[in-house]
Amino acid sequence: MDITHIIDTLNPEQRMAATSLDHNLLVLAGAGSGKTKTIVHRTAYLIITGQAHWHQILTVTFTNKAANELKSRVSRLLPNQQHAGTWTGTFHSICHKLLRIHAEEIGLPKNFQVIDTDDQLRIVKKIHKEMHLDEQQWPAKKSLNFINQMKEQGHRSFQCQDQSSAFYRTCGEVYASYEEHCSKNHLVDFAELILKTTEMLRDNEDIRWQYQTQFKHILIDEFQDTNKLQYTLISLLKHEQQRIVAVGDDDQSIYSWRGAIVDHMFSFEKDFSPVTTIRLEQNYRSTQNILNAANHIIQHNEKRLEKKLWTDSSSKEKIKLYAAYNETDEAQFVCDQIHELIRRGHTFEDCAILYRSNAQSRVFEEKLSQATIPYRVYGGLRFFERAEIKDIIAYLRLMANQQDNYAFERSINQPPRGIGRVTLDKIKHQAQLSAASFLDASQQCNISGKAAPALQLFYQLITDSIHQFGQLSLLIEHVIKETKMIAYLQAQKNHQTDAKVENLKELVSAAKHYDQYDSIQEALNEFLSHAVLDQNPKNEHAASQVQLMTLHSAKGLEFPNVFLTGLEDDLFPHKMTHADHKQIEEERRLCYVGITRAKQELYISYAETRRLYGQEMYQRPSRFIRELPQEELEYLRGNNAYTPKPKVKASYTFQLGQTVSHAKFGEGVVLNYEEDGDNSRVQVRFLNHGVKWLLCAYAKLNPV
DNA sequence: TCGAACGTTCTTTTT
DNA sequence: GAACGTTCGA
Repeated sequence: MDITHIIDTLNPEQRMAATSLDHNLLVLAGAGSGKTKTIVHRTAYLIITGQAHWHQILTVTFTNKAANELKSRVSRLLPNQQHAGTWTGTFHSICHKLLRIHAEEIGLPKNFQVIDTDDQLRIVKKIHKEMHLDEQQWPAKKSLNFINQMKEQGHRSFQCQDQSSAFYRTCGEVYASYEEHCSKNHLVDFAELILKTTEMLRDNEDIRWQYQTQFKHILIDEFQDTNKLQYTLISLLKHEQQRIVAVGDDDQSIYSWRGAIVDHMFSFEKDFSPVTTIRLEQNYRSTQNILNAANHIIQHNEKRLEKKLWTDSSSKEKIKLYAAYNETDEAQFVCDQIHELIRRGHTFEDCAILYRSNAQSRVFEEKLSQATIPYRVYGGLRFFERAEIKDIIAYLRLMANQQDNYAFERSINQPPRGIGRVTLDKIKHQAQLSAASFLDASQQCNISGKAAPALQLFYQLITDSIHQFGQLSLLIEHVIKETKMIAYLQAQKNHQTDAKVENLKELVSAAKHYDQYDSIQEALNEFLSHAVLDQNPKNEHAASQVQLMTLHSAKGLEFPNVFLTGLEDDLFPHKMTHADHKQIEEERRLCYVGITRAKQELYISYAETRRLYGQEMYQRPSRFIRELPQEELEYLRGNNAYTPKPKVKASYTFQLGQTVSHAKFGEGVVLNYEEDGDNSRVQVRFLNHGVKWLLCAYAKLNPV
């Protein structure tokens, strides 16, 4: 058996992580240190040496993208191996799989449906209404956050009811009611997938034993991102005969806001002892300049497991820093640079535009279209989150699970078919009386007028069509046709109409991946779960496109050329994080993640003014810019043609974006300048006195 | 019953 | 700016 190709390409530390079977392993893997490669090669090593079969290796990742990447790289490494039955996926998808297998044993309806955050919020809103809570004073989001946080810590509602404060008491009540709603409607939310699985393993010795012994090897990617519940889950699967490898990087911990606990990297050594710790510090991704910048910036954080990345590769291009006049100018700059990169032989997909928040993508999209640069936006409103898609999905959900009153409510009159509030109230009332689902109740009560035939057609559509079609895509086409959804969308004549109709077509073609299932019921369940758990449709057309995404979704990816945009105070670091030192550190790690995505060239930009949420903002450059090593930077402002406004005249020696101090107003940043002889004015944003125009002749500004 | 028109609010990140 | 909720008129 030849395993040289599996271990020879690894450095000593990677090799140890890939082949060591003595203890559990904690792998501290810096950015670009070959973390994925190590996991892939360990998997291949285990298989090829006969240490484990496919189904005996559990690999947990944080995104579906990462899971798919792992799967395809393993099969590339082991081209002749059948790898059916692998357990590679996100915590959520693995738990979903386990729950589907064991649903009946733990009293979960077999056809349970997974719901997303949006569906969750609808349920909570309804509960708030029932409880007569004032949405103004007590937003549903607040309760929802509470519920999800409790679940992520493993708490059920009965564990948070006898709290002293009114706030907790009410939250506990909402939580309890929420649990009831979910179980009545056979719905399971994201956190619930993991909580239920954890409880199942905790309470069922047989099942626990089965998986403890089945999973001889457990690999956990992005370990710094595990929350308490996920950590508990892994602990429950722990068994002496098995080896667990936790791979992570504390410097890339960017999800504490959703309950991730970095300290799990410390407790792992105790809880899973004996543990061997391996550090991967050699970076294979970036040039020296980029790495210097990354190391430099992350050192501003106090709390970290010291780790220093180094590289063999030499320094190349300096990091380009562009001070844009506004967000349009910034986007224009990015487009121009992309054209330049293309001219130098790069492809579009070599380029990534990263930003802090999704709202920033719009301007880039506009400019990229104008510049006829193909692009793809990740994140934002995902495919399966779009309203028209969710509308159709609601019909399918109701077909799969007739208990789902939320799906009923969404689909019953969307598109409108003349069934309004009065009818709906009747149905709800009847449902209450006979303890039936809305769908059943709709058949029990007396409906008159034009609502009656419409309701009958709706009922038939839901109950009959599933038996008429053998293939899921045909079923969905049928639903789209019967509901006249396309005509409805076209009647609205939005600028989005065409896109929405396209999306419906894409929905059908996404469903084709499930056409081979023997039973349509099963295909439907799988499809619906997939739609929620992996919001991207399986159809990926692989055209060469510039990639647009948030910094968060860029984690784990790499690109030859990276544009790190919008480095302005309040935007990045985000204003919500200013008050809290810990959160600023997390923003800094986010910045670190962004920088380390770049292999060859890194462009950093900020805008002096920015229109965001319909408002003009004047922010100073992000503190992260000041934290960069100045010797690695090349300032593009001043000798380029992007700035529509005149530059600050040399005699006053101020540059836009420069920090200056004023005798009365203190420190500020130069935002703008107007040349007008003796009346030349300079616009400065002061730290404590807002934005002011000052006459240069009198202002006596000093550079800082 | 439905959609147009208006006012309001909230702006982060993802499974 | 957009998404949401509310109100009002057809």
